[in-house]
Amino acid sequence: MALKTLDNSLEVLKYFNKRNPSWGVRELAKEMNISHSIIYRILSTFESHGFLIQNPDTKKYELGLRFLEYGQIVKEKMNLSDFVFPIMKSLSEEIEESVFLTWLDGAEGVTVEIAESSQTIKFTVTMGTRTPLYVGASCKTIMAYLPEEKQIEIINKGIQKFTPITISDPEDMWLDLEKIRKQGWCFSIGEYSHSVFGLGVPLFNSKEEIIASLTIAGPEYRMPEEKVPETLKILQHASEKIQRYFDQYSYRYYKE
Amino acid sequence: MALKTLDNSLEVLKYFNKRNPSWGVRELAKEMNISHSIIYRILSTFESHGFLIQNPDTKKYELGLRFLEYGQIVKEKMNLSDFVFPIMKSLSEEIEESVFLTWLDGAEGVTVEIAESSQTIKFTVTMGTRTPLYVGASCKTIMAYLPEEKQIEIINKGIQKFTPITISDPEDMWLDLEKIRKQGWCFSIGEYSHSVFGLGVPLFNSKEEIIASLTIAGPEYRMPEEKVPETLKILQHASEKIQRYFDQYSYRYYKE
DNA sequence: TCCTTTGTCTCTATATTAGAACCATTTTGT
DNA sequence: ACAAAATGGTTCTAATATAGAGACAAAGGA
Repeated sequence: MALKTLDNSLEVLKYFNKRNPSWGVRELAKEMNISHSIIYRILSTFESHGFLIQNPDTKKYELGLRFLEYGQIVKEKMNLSDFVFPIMKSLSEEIEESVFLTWLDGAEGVTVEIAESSQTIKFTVTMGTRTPLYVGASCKTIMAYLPEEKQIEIINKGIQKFTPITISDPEDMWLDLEKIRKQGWCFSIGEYSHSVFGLGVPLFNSKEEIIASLTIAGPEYRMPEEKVPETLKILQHASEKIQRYFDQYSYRYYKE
Repeated sequence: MALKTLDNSLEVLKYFNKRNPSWGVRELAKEMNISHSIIYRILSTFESHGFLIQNPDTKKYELGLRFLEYGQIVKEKMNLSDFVFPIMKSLSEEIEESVFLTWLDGAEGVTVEIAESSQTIKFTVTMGTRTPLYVGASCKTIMAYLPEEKQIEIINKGIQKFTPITISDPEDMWLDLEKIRKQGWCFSIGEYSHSVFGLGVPLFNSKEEIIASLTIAGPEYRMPEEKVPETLKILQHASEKIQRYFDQYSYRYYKE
């Protein structure tokens, strides 16, 4: 970490999320336990570049339109809409559940593409959502294929329970990851979100490194154990198509 | 501008755009005429937060997935998809041209919502695109309603010609803005993009301040002068619906 | 092969930032 | 209606982080 000022500033930015979309200067300073002068300088500098915007009535700061621009650039750069999304869409229509593409980014999985089920009851996540790699089928599928030192790093960093079912014991985690690697897929229920199942398979780059996972998810009652094998087959079929696309274009995305 | 380090860093970030999506350390240092040590520190700090990502093969830096997250938050916060987009969509179907919602952000207009025409030949812009307020129907419609001191500021900052038709003479600009304000709409051809017409109307917040514009755009040949009045009527009708929505929910977005 | 260019790292003089205290408004509680 | 508390913004100087040159090994090209 070379630049402390920038480092602090980006840390401040992380406090702006879906749950807390706007912050007052002193409010955020208190939350972060930092002098309000510092926060003020950071927020106003971000504002002068359009990354934050100050509500003239409440004087609070919110995320600015600049992020729309950069978000779009990243989206276009990944170029998933043309080929990958249609595959996901038809998969979601066939199995009648939502389909997600989760990308590896540091120690988290990021939802980069979504094909929603047309069912009235469905599992929904929004684009760009970040989840620790140790929780849920979509992320554990990725984690299982990481180099061991990375896995250790993640486990040592501590596991936060999302639901009572989230695997938090390191020993259990190791067994689970090994199982996933052996069978080549991951099925889990209620780990990330209560009574939601997830079924995921891995995707690799041209160097055989894990870079993403393709996952279907929905309410638990629609996916009893015995239905998993046939669903898995369909999922794997779609996944192979995507994998071939990645290989063909020696997909320029990479891990970490 | 309080924090110089952060200020510089954000300036560096602006070099990552659609045309130049990836930069090497020394390459960018040369481009910005800055020591490569400085650039390295900035890029690597951004990387450690997921705002940039380094390609392990080329060692170059690119925009990271973190922007997907923030971009999505901003998008959801604006909440245009539910009510405003359908209006834009049906407008685009009725007139068979693309429809854009442009938001005021500092001295620029940002494209925040798009309803594309189904025609094979159509004008296309991507989400988050930024344009100076002095060029094109969508932006000039906004600029015309800004307080005079803001207008002066923009004009004094200098006008860059996008096409030979871009109005660059301050005198002409003043006359044009006054005309727009008087008639309540703006029609222009080829100012921003060659042989593309734009027809825009303004949108205000609850304090009667300009915050956005609704614009239709397409190839010049499909919009001869005599067709403007009838198209304008349809455009204004849709615009009124959106304006009522803004009023009703005392739309929490604001200018600058 | 050698020369160039790359990202990364180390060093210290120098410029920038942290943090307390202060101010003028606004908001809150009574 | 009033006082007390909280707000965003500003100023100051000691303390600290950064700029920028230079060096390095690794990689690439000629």
